[in-house]
Amino acid sequence: VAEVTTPWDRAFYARPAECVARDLIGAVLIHHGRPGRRARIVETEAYVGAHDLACHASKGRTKRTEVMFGPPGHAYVYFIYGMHWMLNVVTMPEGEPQAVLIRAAESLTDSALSLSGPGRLARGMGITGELNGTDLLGGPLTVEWGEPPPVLAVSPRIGIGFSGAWADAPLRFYDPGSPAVSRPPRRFRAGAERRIEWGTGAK
DNA sequence: CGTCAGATTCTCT
DNA sequence: GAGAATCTGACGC
Repeated sequence: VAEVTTPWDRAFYARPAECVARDLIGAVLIHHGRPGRRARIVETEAYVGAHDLACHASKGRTKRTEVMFGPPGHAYVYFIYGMHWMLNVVTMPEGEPQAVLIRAAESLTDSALSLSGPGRLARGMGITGELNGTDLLGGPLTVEWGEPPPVLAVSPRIGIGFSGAWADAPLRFYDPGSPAVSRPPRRFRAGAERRIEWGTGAK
């Protein structure tokens, strides 16, 4: 766990997706184009590069994945299942395709708004493909510092089928105290979860 | 509690 | 033409 002194500059994002995903729990997502859309991030997943079979970049550098190969701190927004937009944060320097999927958040402006699950999060925050490629440092979408939870939970990622050994990699991070966290598949509910106590060094 | 299929369109082969 | 980093509602126990 590296010390981060200035979290939300470009250097914060120029790190491995696993680290950024972990540090984004508790951060505040703001959509400046949609007044009042502010939310606390409570669940993320890391997609760690071309060798990660669950990562879109494993399919190569295409028009769709181009943003992931670009500079860190930009939004990678893609459309899936015919109806859902997914919000990701590009990490690692240019040419190194890694990203963090923002899976769930708690609205700070409308408690009745459910942002549980990546599809609902994008819909609730008003995020669409228009934001693909935009800069998170000064663009319409920004992420600000937020108090991290006292305990962080880690589990395998959701919805990636059997991408070989990658299906079980512990790359999903969430605040176990948040009701907005989406329920993982049954095979993950028992035993697959770990918890990180901040400050104890345990991982 | 659980499983299952349908919605609906984009991307890459 | 297949399959997708999802969500919902229906149905079975």
